[in-house]
Amino acid sequence: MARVDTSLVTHLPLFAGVKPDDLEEILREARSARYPKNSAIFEQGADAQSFFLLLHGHVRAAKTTPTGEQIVVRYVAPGETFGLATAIGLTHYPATATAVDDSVVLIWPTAAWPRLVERFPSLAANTLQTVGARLQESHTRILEMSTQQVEQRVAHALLRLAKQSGKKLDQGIEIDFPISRQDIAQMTGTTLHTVSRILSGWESQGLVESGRQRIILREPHRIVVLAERSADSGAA
Amino acid sequence: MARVDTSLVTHLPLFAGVKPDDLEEILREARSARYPKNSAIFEQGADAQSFFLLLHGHVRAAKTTPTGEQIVVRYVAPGETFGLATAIGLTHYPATATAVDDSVVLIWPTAAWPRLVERFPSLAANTLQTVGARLQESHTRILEMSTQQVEQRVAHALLRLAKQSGKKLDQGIEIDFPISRQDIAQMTGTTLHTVSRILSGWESQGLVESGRQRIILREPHRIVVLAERSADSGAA
DNA sequence: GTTCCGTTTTGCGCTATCGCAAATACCCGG
DNA sequence: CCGGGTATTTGCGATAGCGCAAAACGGAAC
Repeated sequence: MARVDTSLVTHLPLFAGVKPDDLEEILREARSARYPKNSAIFEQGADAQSFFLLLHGHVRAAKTTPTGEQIVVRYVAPGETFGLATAIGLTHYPATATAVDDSVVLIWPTAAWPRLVERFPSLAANTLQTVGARLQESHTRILEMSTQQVEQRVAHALLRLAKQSGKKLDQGIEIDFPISRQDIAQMTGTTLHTVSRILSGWESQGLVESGRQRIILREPHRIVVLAERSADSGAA
Repeated sequence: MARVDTSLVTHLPLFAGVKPDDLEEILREARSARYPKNSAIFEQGADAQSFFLLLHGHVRAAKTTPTGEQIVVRYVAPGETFGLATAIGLTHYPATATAVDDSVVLIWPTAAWPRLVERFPSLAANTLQTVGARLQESHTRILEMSTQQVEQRVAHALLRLAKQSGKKLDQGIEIDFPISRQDIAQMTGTTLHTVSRILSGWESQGLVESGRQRIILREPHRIVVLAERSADSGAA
């Protein structure tokens, strides 16, 4: 069992209002594990035996239809929880979680949740806030899918990724984990082909620089403009 | 201040695990109010001064874009909470709530929430579950919008409404509150025109019977089939 | 009973985006 | 350094569904 330094996690919103001693007690119930790039953490439909806190790396949560199509529910960044099925009353995972980069997570057994929540009620309150935030994001996404064209949705998606997991470079902001056209398509409700066409267009205008599973926003500000424009032409 | 009979609300999931005496204490902090059909309960962006529990009637929660387009976030049925902005850490309402029928609600001041949660931790846990359930629904909706055609999405939407607020009739299931083509369009990410065409088609096949703000599912089972079919023709 | 207003229906052209297919480019492992 | 496999790009035809417009309809108020 790996030891976890409390100083790494005290400042997370999840543990707001939890006293250091209590935090140590909470962490004692967790173990940590490493998942190499592209490995599965859990599968949609599987028994929810654990819940997770991501320490390093990046995790993709995706939902699959009976016919095999996928959407990306979200990307998990370090410091965020995932696999909270049990907290929201599910016995099985509603999505599949995959490490998109070498990742390190803390793992609590599902059985620990009720006990922890009872002893530390602020855990429930804090989790309620983060789940609420995710709900807002979902609604925003639905709004976008209902009212905007694909190009704007892609712009929004990239800006959100940049905000969440962007690495500042001299030349712009790089999205700090491997992400394919297909992934972006699955975040925005379109096809990889359309995403590819859009990015090609942007690249030729100098808005982005991109390659295999790699995207740098060169002119974030102009992308914001694209994301907000309601609908009109744009070619030079 | 209206008195509220605890027996009306004890069985709600929100109050699971709350003792009768405690429940009375919780209800003492609430007042009740009546909203006539088509009246506003709160507006998107307004200061979140209260949170609500619907006792009778039906409430529509809708989100508006800067450019004025709307989507329906959800319909609230009796027994459900809404306007929980404060619980999820928001200071302003993220959507607009409107009574679509004469409605009666319980209203707590926002300031009561932290106090109640502290005294009755199961409130937070219970709310976490319902918010979690809504998050799942949102994800399902995103999945549908990403992978299904409009006709299937409309079918799903009607089936969900029927399940949540359907009134069983001899001739089928009637959606138990006034709902327009436009509303359905805003639930499914399409236009009222397309919804109208789809319902007309279904009506001529005897699947539904509908009129002004009124829909009866005559053959729910066949609509389920429609909702699930991945993609092919259907005309006789 | 009549009038007025919001809802629904329907026609028709347009286009954003998909779907399929094929060619290229890039990265990793050996 | 080379080969194989995956990711990306791009062309082109097909089409679901939008957008606009106008007509028909249904209810409610007076």
